[in-house]
Amino acid sequence: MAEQAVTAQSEDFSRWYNEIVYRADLAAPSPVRGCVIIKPYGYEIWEGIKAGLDRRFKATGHQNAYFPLFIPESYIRREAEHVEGFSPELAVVTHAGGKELEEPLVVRPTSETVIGEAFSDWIQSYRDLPLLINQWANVVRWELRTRPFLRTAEFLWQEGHTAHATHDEAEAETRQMLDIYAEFAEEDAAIPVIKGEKSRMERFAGALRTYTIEAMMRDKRALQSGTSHNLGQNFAKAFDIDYLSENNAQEYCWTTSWGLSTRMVGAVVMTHGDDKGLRLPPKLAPYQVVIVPIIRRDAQASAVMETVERLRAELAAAGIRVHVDRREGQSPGFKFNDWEMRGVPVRLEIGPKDVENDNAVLARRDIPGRAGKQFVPQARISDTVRELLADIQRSLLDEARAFRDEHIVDVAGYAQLQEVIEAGDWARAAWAGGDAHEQNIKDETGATIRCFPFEQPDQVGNCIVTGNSADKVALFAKAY
RNA sequence: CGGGGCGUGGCGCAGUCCGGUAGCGCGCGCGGUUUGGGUCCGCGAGGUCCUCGGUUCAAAUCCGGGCGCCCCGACCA
Repeated sequence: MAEQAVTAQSEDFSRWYNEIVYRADLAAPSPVRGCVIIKPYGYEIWEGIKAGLDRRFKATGHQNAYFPLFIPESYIRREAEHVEGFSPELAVVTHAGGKELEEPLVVRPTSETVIGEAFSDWIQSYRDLPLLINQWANVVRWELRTRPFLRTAEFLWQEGHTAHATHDEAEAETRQMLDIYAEFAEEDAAIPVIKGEKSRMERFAGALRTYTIEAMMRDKRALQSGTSHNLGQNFAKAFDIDYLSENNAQEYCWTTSWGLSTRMVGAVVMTHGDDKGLRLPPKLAPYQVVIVPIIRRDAQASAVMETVERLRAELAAAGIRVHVDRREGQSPGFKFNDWEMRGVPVRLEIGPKDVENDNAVLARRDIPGRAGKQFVPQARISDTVRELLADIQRSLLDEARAFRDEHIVDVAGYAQLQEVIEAGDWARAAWAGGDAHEQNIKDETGATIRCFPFEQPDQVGNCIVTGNSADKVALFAKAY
């Protein structure tokens, strides 16, 4: 048996990641540095993410719209912190139509500015509020070091932009959207996340407060998987987003923005994947079930295929995404390994013996080897599969949560934090330090404050660097 | 931007030191064989050897210029 599997995760995680992204057909290299081609199998995962989020956005009163890819350069400059945060990574169009443009156009790194400009026109009175808009779009940030899905020069995402009459309403919106991200991550992607607030240093350029969901990958590094910003009145003031209140007074709006990107595809890969490849959560898997026919040329091939087709139709009718692997050149063993690498949650084998006995072999991807294999009756196959899929969805989340919780350590002092970070774990520590302290920790350990979790202990204790009494704990980790 | 490396069929590489027929594995096509955990055999298609110039009877190979990419250090969904 020629073992031509991917590099083991345990051996070299980042190599494993790169290999699996290409081998599982999620993406392909692109001619442009820092960009990737998202292939159909990877794109379908993204479509699953889109569907899960879009449904939740609509359910909370948001509408989709689309704003231009190009932003006049002057817009970007209007919000002081925003320019500073984004200028190093902007791609700028200076020529078009064979001529130099009068004003260069920035390829959007995010759309607060153009959308803010539009909002200032759309909003006249308090009756126009709240304004709840989302767009699905591509954005460009000229990053130096890129990795497929995790950080690419161009990526796909959704960015929500809303305007409200009061700070509290904007804050409620910001938190609501973070909750939606967390719910989506756990329920659909089976990724447990920690909700919290970003430190001043990690805050979005131009925001009052930034909230985040942080997830732990299988190499124990943190991945910021979605963010929600309360922009205060910063953009409202820069773009004149104001309204006439009930008292006939001109007031600035309070705005928010929130985004989740194709990085989530990377999160799915790195949260659930194992040495054999991907393990996709059933709710996002392009194929939830793959049927592998076991056919002997000389024997009852047609009987096997008849059974396969009957079961396929039954599963499809039950709303299960099912695919029959009809490839003729490959042996069943090859197909088993191939689909395992590609993370299909359930494999259904049908061979001559199964036709004879009216049963089928079901193998679940999350439990490798014989332990995950069972003989089941063909009768009521869709119920059996549906239950199995639900169980896989649940156990992937449970497994990921147990793994994460095992690797978060409460630390009492800086020395212990260093040890914990050195070991690759996350450290939870009382914090009352400033930017300089935070920067220092980053320089010395490589870890950053991922967030101040919403969930705080009853007793916080003294800050691990200043020794002063602290009112909150922070979560430290090395991050992507 | 600083340090290291690499450009040779679709992918991964050898060949370069020592100039002389462009090769291997995977993949791809065809035929057969096999199929319940990565079958095997045969035949075949596919390459301006990154680029421009120089040396030479002769350059993937030697010399010079350019371009591109990858890896490691400061920013980021």
